[in-house]
Amino acid sequence: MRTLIKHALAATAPREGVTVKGWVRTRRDAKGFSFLEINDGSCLASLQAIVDSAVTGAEHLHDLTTGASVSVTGNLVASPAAGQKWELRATQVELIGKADTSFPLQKKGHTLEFLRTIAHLRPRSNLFGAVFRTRSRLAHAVHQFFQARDFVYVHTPIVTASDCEGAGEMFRVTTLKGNIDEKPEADFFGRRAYLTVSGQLEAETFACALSNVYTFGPTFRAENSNTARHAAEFWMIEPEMAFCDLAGDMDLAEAFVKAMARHTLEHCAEDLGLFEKFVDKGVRPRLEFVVERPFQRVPYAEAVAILQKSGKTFEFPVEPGANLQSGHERYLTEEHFKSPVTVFDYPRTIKPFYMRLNDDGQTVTAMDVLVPGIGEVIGGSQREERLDQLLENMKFQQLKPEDYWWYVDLRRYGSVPHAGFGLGFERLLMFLTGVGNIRDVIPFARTPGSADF
RNA sequence: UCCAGAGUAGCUCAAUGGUAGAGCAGCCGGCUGUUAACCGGCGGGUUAGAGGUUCGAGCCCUCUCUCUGGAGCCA
Repeated sequence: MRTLIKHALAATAPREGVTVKGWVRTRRDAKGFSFLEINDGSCLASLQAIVDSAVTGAEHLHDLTTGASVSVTGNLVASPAAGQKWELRATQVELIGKADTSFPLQKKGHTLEFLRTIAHLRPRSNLFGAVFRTRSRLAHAVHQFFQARDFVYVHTPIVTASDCEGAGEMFRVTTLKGNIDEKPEADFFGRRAYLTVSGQLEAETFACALSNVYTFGPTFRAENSNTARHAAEFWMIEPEMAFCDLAGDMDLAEAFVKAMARHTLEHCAEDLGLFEKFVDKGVRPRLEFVVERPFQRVPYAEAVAILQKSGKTFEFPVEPGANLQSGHERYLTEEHFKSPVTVFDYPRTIKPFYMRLNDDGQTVTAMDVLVPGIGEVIGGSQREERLDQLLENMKFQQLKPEDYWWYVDLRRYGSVPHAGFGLGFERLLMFLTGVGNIRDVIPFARTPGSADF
């Protein structure tokens, strides 16, 4: 029976006949015996095994180099030396798979750039093991958060023919050869099809039936964005609530971010310690701060006024009516408020058609949650539930209602106020771990010009 | 896509226009209940690619590629 190292290290008493399997992190030879550090990814820490040169299988010690896979059976005993509580006194060692001397992961620090070039091996490093354990736990926490609130998980389609909000370039999906625009009606789906950029419109239809729903799945943007926080393929979380207004939407967004921060503090403590030590010294205080303090909420117009009065010169000047630049967003959250900030009621002209028009006729019920270090992490809105106004909005944005006939239908049959938001899972992970590049919180990053692995 | 920077040994980096080097890793040996172990020795290079200037280019110029940071777009 194999014991995960995580469980072996959590022992409360010595134990005999324990078998662990994993990968050698390092071997240190002493007179007549060797120290083997074994890691199986079940936790950050490795288990130190003491392998006497007389032990069965010790003749293979020479090949038990960094990266090799191994099975060690022995007795778990209290370690006489500092550095670890428990160690495994081996009675049997088995070399499972040798690692060539070209094994690129060394015992010493590597740059993130280099590790990206060996994305197939980087999960074996301390940092990436921690990142992907944390990613898994937070994915689970996302479901727990919504399920505990009676939200229904909806699998919205990945292939779609509707271009939601025109927000971003889409990847074309086709089985046609040659000129794919010549006869789109001859294509697999009988029309042009794309990879989804958002499940929101479909999620709205389910919210208008099951009340509270959420999606959590892959999303694709063919934008030529080359930044530390953009990927062509990423995972997005999109809750949608019927009978809900913008205030309720902001409440949910805030509760969600707080819950994820709390979950990280409580359930990813060991890995968080690594992030704190090697990635971002401020990450734990920041999470504690986020959990404890209410988010600031400020209307767009007021945010602009704050920026204008800041006395700061930004790379791009503050322009009322225009989108906030990332420099502006960072000032608000990092310097002015020093906390997450929800900016709401944006000018109609810079937001998509489905957002509900406010009574002033100038702004819409949009909201963005800005967090220190990342900028925008959530974008959401109350949706336009009034049929006439929705049609007017579409006209305003030069969209054809017939292309969205089913979406418009929701406003014909039992329309209700509803609201929701979208949140990039990787951006959330960046915020929670302090990791500064989106390519380092997703197993195999897809970015312009790069789809290795 | 725009702006800036970078590309030299497996990795991290040095090298005034004049013989390409170090640390780490690897290999060999030594020592030691070790902890990114330590000590000694050895091997390791089309200086991203192409072209140009020069007696001579890792270094200067041009183009291409890749990466990084910032911006736009956004999540």
